[in-house]
Amino acid sequence: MAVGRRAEKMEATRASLVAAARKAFAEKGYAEASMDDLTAAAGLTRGALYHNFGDKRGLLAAVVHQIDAEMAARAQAIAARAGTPWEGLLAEGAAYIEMALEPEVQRIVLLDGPAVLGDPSQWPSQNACLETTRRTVERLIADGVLKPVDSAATAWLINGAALNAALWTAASPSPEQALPKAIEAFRCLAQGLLAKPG
Amino acid sequence: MAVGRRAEKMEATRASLVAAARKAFAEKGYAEASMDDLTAAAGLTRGALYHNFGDKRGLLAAVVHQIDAEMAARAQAIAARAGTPWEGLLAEGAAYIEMALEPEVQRIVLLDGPAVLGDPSQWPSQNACLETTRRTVERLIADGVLKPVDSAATAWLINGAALNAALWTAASPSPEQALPKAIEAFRCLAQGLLAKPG
DNA sequence: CCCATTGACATACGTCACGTATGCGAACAC
DNA sequence: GTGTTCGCATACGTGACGTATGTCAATGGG
Repeated sequence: MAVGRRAEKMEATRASLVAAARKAFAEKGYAEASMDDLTAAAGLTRGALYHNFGDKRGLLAAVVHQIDAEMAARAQAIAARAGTPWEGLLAEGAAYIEMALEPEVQRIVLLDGPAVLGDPSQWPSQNACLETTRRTVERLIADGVLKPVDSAATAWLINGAALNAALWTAASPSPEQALPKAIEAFRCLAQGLLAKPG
Repeated sequence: MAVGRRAEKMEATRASLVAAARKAFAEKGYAEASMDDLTAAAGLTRGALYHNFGDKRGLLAAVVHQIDAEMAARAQAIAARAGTPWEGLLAEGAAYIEMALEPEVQRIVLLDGPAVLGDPSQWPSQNACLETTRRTVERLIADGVLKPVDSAATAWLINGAALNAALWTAASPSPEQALPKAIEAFRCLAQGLLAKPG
């Protein structure tokens, strides 16, 4: 196949930089993370960074894209394991709440991401998480399980509620106690979408 | 009363700086707003700023506090005008969605605020919006209108859903068309909290 | 097998913004 | 009326980003 040693090495460089950035952004936050330190930790310099990602925002976008993809994959796997699509939606929401408890996700995707890259729905990476949820919602509407609401708006609301629930949980004095409350409140809310309450 | 010319002038200085910051942060975003430009627009220099607010974050905190108070007041007024407390809660949510459409609120309170100041629930200003919603929820639970969920978690979820609905609306190609969809989806979700669905 | 070219990356520099240290001048105390 | 406080301006140091320029290895034709 011999894709060429050049492209191959460049991929390794990109992956290495994204990994270092992910760590630095998670620990120090976007604004406080120094490009010099970050690239040095990856055994490179800023030259590589600007060559591969254009600027600091481009690097953040790459990191967010990676995390977003991982989250969507995890959520999908969890939803698929549920008995019914409706249970799948609830499980998906709960999964998002738990994932958003990880400092990495919280700091990078929920706090710095929107502030630096703007609204997630217009991220180039076209938010995989949102798409996953939207498709689930659409299917549930088609099946008559949910009221005929707008699937995009609803997916956004559900994700927003879940992620905010996680922020609240993480900020509470005892997250372990808060988590079940957050998940319960989330499940209550979600029931409002059911065509036939109960 | 003669509070003293010193304190009086200092208040004017603070108000002037907050006003200029509010404008600058809204237009350029927190990171891109220059303290030099901002203070010059207020007819002052960075000296006044650091004397009054400590650092850039302190200034943002003051701005957020001001906007938060305004939003809470508006929401309360709107909720009070509703027929029942339950309708009040829905109206409050819709009001938040509409308020969050204003670029100023969106940029400062929803994007930069959390990223720079951290989770809103632990803001020194003890988020007036959240408190307003939480009290409404608590009353509705006491009245048996809502299921006995955790009021803090629920208030947070409701606000989060509403504010995210606004972000989605604002980012959509035609916000005028999206707004009613977002509000409808929000009302659906909220019905999940009712003790007796209908 | 050799050489020209491409392109990935390093290095050095300019610019700029934040935060601090120092100084001045007006309001208060006595 | 004098000394002191303190709000605010001014000048400076530091560090970070982004760019312009250089270098060296990998490719590909002759």
